[in-house]
Amino acid sequence: MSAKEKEAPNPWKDSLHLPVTDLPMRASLTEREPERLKKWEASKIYQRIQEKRKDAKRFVLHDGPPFANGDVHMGTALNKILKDLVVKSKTMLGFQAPFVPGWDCHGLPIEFRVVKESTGLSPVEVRRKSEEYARKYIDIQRASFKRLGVFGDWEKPYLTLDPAYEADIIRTFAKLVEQGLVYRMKRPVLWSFGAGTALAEAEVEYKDKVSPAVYVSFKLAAQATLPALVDASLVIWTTTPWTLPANLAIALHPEFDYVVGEYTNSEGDSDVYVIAKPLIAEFENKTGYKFANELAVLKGTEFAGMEAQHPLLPRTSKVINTLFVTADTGTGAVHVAPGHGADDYQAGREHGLDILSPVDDRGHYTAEVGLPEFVGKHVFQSNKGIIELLKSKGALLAHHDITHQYPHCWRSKTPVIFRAVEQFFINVDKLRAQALAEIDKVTWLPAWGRNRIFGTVESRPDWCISRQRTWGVPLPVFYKADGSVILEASIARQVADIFEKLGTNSWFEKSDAEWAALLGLPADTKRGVDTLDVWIDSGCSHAAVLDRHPELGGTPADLYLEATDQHRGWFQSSLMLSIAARGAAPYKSVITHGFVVDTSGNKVSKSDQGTNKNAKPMTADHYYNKYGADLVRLWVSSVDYQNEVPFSEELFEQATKSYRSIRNTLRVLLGNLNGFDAKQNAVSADQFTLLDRWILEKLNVLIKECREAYNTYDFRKVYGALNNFCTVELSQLYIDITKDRLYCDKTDSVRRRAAQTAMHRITESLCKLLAPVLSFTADETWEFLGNTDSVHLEIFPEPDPAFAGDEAGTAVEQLLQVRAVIQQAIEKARQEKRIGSNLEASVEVTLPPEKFNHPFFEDRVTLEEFFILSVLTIKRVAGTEPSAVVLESPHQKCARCWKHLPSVSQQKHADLCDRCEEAVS
RNA sequence: GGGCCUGUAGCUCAGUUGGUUAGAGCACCGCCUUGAUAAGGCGGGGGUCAAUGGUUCGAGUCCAUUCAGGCCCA
Repeated sequence: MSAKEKEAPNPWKDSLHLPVTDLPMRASLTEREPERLKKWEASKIYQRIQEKRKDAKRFVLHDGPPFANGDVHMGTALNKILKDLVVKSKTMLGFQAPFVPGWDCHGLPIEFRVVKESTGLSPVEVRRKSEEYARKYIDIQRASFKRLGVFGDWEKPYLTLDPAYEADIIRTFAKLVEQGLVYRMKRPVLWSFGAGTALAEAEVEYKDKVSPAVYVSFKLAAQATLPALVDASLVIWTTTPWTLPANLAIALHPEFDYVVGEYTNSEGDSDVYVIAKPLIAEFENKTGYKFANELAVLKGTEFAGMEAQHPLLPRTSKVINTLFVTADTGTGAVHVAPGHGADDYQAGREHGLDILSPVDDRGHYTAEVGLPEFVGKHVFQSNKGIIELLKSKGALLAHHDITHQYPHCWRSKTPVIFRAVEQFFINVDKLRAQALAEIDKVTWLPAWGRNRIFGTVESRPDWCISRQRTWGVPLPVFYKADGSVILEASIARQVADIFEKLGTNSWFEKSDAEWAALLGLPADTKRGVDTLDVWIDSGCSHAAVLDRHPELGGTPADLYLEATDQHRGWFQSSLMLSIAARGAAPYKSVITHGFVVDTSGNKVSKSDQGTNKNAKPMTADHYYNKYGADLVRLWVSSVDYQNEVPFSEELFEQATKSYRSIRNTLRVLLGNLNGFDAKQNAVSADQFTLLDRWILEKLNVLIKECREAYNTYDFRKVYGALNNFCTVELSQLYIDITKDRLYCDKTDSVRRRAAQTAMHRITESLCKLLAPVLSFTADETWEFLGNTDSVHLEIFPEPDPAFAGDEAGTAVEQLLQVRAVIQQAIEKARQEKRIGSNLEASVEVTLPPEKFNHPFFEDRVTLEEFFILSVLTIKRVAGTEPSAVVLESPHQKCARCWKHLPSVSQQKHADLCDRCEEAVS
């Protein structure tokens, strides 16, 4: 009989126990998930989980607040899902793991959008619209996070615009004031003329910018004692010609050798310039001047105290020595404008220079610039004019455009400038030593995060905390009639109490006189107009959230979990403010994750969406609406989040495949459990076959691995272990092999019940282990197992000591080796069209007894089941390699179980084998 | 330019203290099955472990340099 021949429908099919389940093969996640969400919400699942764990040990992951603007981007989704994986797995490990989500509501990103939409608004209107805007996006983002299956106290999130939160910001500020950590000073800060405010380091992004690089000569003043210097000029190199009017000094490195040399150019001019020795060649290349004659070589120190004529203005610049001069680029002589750079400012302080910063809020020159034709002009538009003026004065030696990385305002996208203005600062020096000590008490994951933040804290300058914006928490200072500042902790605390009742809008709504009266200050006192840096807002969350929500148990939190850029952002601001407020770090451990990048490894960001028409959608809603939240979650669990996280729609397809395979495995397990009642039908441990014991041993390993991996936040390992268990152990082996007993044995056969007992345990365990990742699917499966309440209330399974060993495992190892040999032989026969299905084969295996010595090699029933064969014979030949010969089975096929067996045709029903005969009788 | 990190099959990842012909899943190709069926099984192709140089009897694994990418900072 040919294997290809069509056969009549199996008359015995109804007597088989084929899998039956209502769990649909197709997940239709986009339809089913919202239903489950409703169910969770209606049953208050989050609150019930907390209630159930109220006496358990607490584990607090403190949510870092995303900005309340924009949709939920894949990066944001990654962050929130990782947090949810932590919270859910800690919960199922037995902890009480509350999650209070929050939003960062103030700040430039929001105000900028509001002001862009409608100009000419009063401060009160800007704030009203900003709040409206923030609340709109809080709702949008909250809906997305909930849709992604993230559990938390969504009805009572923390918002930095809550009056109570704002009051705690001011109270924290009061603590800083009390310790003398806050001061006011005029010094250069990063200034965005596009947004009209000072910026923090964390508010700038570096982008390519074309700048005019110029070589400018400063003629040394006549007092020079050395003859060689009589007509000599120092030469500086700068990419910001507009800062030259504010030049007050030229810095040389004390140790560098400076060559006083005669140079000639193509026009026949001959001049004497002072250039650091290693940079002469570069100077020649860039300017076209040729070095003609060395007059002298002097150390930088020998120039100190000299003066050079300013090329544009009737004054001289001091020649000073500083160590920040480098020999990388330029001339070794650095243009110093203390009002326009941090190094310059520092050098200025050390050498008694003024701070000249003749630029206004919009980036236009003020009268102070001393060049009337430039007053009122924007500094970047003045570069050209300045260069021409230099040229006309004979001070311009060369000019070429260069492209370099330059800081830009993260919101207005305009290049920022350094500009000296009166600002408030936190004295970081006073906090540094303690902050560095605290860093080493924290567990950083990955471990290199410690070095990252240590370096950042070690080198960070004083923190500029004042912003010239209205959408923020007011800086609670007052000015006396004579202009002097009132900066007092007690007053700040009074303001905090008022804010708690009236909100910060009161700062803008009430007049100076009203505020003076409220606080008992002289009637002519005026309130400040600055707001606080938003990093102060979020940095106070330990005080405003951890210390205020009883269920969070106060500061410190067990864990903060954010993207790596927060080493300079929230991790740092929180650390500094917590050190100042309570003398210790606000977290016990910190995990960082990478950014979402496209498959070519480039960062994908939300702002690229507008400019790049080919960009793939990067908002989370696109993916959960198309594939479902469980798919997004599965993707998150599958990636190595400690590095950059590659992302593409193709990768999603891949996650889809792996999801289907897991879901189908669950579906077959459920189907095979049809009619099985664990209480009545479960077998005792001694009734399991070798194969059952093997899969239960494997389940034990899986449980151990997953618990361990969840415990160390290694979700990728969880994903891998579960995926592998479903595809290899279950699908390829256990389920495939046990089909015969499950389908064909009589209902109550011990072997059949044994398989079902094992499968029941497996399915329960899988649901629990999968629950943090596939929160929807695991819960759905859990219901089909007959449970009435959610799997999310459960705890992870424990390994069963009865299956702790690997006795069955070592035995099955040998079987698998033989299986590979048999399958290759069968496959060969199949390719030669001698047989079709495995059951048509009659297999003779030759094995060396010394290598395959396990007793079950004498047990043909076990072997035939394991290899899914009708007939197997074993030949023992010492010293051979295992081999297999495949022939077409000489026996008839049982119409019910499809095995080709000698017992067929010898039964009451001629088309059945003996086992099937028994099963149907 | 500096600091930190990363680089194993088309893709996502394993590769224990350096030790046989470098593994898994997905994708791909071929076959089987139609009793997990918009599923399942079997077999197969595919990698100079980023590159170069070194240490070693032996290197994906240790060292150095280079290249590419990321984050942070100039």
